[in-house]
Amino acid sequence: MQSFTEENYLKIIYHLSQNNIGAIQTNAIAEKMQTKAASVTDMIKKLADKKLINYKKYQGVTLTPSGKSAAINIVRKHRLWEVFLVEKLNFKWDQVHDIAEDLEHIQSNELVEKLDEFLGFPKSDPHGDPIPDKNGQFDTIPFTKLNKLQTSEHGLVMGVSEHSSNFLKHLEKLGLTLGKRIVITDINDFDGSVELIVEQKKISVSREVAKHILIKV
Amino acid sequence: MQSFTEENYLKIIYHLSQNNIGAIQTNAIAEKMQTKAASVTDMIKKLADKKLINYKKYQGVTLTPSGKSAAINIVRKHRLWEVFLVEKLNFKWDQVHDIAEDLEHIQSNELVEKLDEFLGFPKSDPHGDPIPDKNGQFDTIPFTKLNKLQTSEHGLVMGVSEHSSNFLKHLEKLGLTLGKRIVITDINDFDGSVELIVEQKKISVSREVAKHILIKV
DNA sequence: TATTATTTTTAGATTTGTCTAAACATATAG
DNA sequence: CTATATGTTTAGACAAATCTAAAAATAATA
Repeated sequence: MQSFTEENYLKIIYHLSQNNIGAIQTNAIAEKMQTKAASVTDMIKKLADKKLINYKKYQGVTLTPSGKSAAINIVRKHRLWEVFLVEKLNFKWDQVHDIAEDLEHIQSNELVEKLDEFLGFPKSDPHGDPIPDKNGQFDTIPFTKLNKLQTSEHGLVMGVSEHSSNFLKHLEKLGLTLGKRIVITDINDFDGSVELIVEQKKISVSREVAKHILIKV
Repeated sequence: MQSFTEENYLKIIYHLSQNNIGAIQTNAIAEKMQTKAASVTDMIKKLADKKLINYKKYQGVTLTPSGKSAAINIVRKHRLWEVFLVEKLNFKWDQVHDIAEDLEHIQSNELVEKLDEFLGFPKSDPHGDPIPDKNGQFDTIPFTKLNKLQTSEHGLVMGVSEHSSNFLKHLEKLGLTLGKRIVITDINDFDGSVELIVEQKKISVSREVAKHILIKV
């Protein structure tokens, strides 16, 4: 069993591995953990001793199979709790991330399995992220980021890759929520902002925002 | 905001204060916390610095108003989560204590209020303990301990004052669960064990067990 | 390739909660 | 009202997770 902090490191290394190929650098972890590189080096050594990550000095880290499976389990719990908070307790999708950050560390396999059952074995969380099953399996549908679409292409909003309350409230205001159908009407050459139509409404989305919106074409 | 450990100390001091009059002794806390008296002294000083307890060397501790209110809030969360686990996730009443020990430390007032609402504002938990409302108010119905009843008295099983899995499984086996009507048929002079009838079945309960069963006469 | 610049690691200190062993205070008994 | 037993506190140490500052390794650049 890992400590609260060890679990957070594993989770962050896992997420970084999803978006980057190769070993994960100390500084990248430090930034996500909001801590200093020296602290990361200390923790990295500890996780390597426990065979949860592969580590060679100055070469960054990768998860071992057992580290990956521990990380996926945390992600599973996080996403199941988010579903609970939104579906059962009526939280908004922009309010659940921080609470789930705490709930994900509750240790009880039986709790997770019963929660999963209670929620009807959901396949994705309120932000469109897939929920691993009890064996850590889940399918990654290869979504396209909104900023990669061309003019006149259309698709469905399937997820977001940024979970901050500010970002999600912004999408809410724009009407860009999960399941919505969109059509690209124009792309601004100068700043990369995207003009599109959602529910008969013409809106504009900055490139920075578009990067975090996942579309099924 | 208190740390995980500080919260556990407050909770234990609160529970001890319910069953004992006057100040709570260092050793009593040490026993419940499964730690050493020296560690308790250290923590006591810290809680006193934060004005959560009143402390005079060698004289034991009492909760201050803010310490008591913090403790009651933890108890509230613990009991609400127990209701959730039993009513919604189908846990047995003997399986929920340890999981609720973790869940009670999740920090979010909004979560607690929404959970309370989701559960329909329950007044008591699966062991018959009263659930404080959001202002810390709750009524303590003065139950009688089973070992204090006389032969031929009857009553209803309303709660238990011991939450270990072993104890609760034992009651389950005897059919002595919440709401059951009982009649005392005999009290053994020698060992204080109690003979009684539940649901037409004649059973015997040791004095030690009887002490932890709360009856409404 | 030699020289910066960047990144990572080490060394040593700090904080939180714990411990053991010894000192001190209070309670109990003769 | 001493002597002993019990309970509590202090002193000093330790492990976990963090930090700053300095050293070492790697990468980038002239």
